[in-house]
Amino acid sequence: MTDASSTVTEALSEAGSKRRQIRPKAERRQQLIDATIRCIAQHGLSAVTMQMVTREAGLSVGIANLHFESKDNLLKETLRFVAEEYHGGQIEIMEGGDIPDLGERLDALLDFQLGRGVTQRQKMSVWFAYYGEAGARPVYQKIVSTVDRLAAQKLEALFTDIIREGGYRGVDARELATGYSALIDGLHLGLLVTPRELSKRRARAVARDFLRRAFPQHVR
Amino acid sequence: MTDASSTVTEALSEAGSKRRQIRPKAERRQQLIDATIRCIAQHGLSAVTMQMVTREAGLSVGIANLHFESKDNLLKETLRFVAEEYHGGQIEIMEGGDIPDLGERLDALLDFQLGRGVTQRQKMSVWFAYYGEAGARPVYQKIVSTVDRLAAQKLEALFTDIIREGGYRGVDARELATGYSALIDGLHLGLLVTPRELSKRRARAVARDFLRRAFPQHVR
DNA sequence: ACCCAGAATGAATGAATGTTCATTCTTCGT
DNA sequence: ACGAAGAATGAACATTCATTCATTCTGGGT
Repeated sequence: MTDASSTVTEALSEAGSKRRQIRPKAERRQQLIDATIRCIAQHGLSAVTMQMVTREAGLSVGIANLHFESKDNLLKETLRFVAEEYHGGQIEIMEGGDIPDLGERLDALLDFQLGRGVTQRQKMSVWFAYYGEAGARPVYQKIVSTVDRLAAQKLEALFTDIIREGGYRGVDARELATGYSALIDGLHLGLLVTPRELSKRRARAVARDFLRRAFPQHVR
Repeated sequence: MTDASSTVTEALSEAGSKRRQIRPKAERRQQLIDATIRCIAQHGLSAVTMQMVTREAGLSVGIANLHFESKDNLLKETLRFVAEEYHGGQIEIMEGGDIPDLGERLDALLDFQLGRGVTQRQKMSVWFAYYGEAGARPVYQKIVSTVDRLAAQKLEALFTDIIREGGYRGVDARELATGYSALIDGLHLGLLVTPRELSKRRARAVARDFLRRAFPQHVR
């Protein structure tokens, strides 16, 4: 996240400074994407307007069509950003040169997927907002599938290593990876839609339970 | 579903018959809800318009505001219908006076949750379209939570019975029920967003695997 | 000190959409 | 056969929103 720079800009705009600032294209793009994420999380994808996004970003309406060609494109790029951030983070952990121990690597993955603070909730909202439209919009499907497939492969590889190391019998890495991914998605949904029923703590316990049942020697 | 009656009406309208028909309120409501479901599945929630829905239903635009007060209300009632249909079906199976054998009851539940034909895909689309907006719309959250809670209780009760019957040790019915529900939700997501990667057959295998690992004596 | 490429602005535009309601039509009870 | 209750229609209206573009402004290069 471009926290440093965006904070500066927002501080200026929130302070009521009418001073017009010229910034590089890449920075403005990120600023608009960040604003879009906040808007989707707060108002829902179907309620997001260009005026809303640009105001949230502290910029004028025209600028959105300057850096992205259209609203459609802005939404598409926002999805791409969220998808790559989430899956990229997972993949980094799973490849995990930093963490040699496989059990610990599983822990780190779980932490990444179900940890974090308020920020994560925003991302979740965005995530599922697009999922909701994906059935009708092949573009979204393609963006998600692309990163998804890579993450699935890495997870399967990690599970394969763990199965070999633990000498687990009668366990199929691919099937287990599909199940674990689905479980995490489902838990995210629960956290988003019924936060009263499902706490983050319980979600973690459930996911850990799944892993423990599959890899008893690796997960305690 | 009101298949019989709606087929009649659609046949008339599709045949180009301009003949105006007067039908009871309940029937028109259902007709509009069904049309809304098809529209959401095909175009996505954010693209649905009143004109689209009423045309799909073979009716005029004014009628939607006659039977539902507003678009918002129509969408709300559509969600309620889908939620109650889905969860109602599950609950009926889980209470299951028809099926005394607990293992078979699990099978029937799985069949219901991951079976069916094209129709199911439409319902899934609707389901997740609303999930996507739920983060920003408490009304949707409440509708879903209400039915969800009941289904969760029934599932927990079923699992408790199975655990008792099988004498399974170290298994918490509540946690397992949460996990299973999340797994099913996640698999639905996968079927919707990445149908190429996840076939219905594989989804069933994954879910069955989860149950087998928890209740080895009951699931083969 | 000056200039200009191009970044930024926001009022204006036109298209799309939810909602209304005067009017038409159907049905059913009498 | 007739009339009234109310179901159904769809043109019209008001609003909202994405997009455009003439204009203003900024900052780096000379």
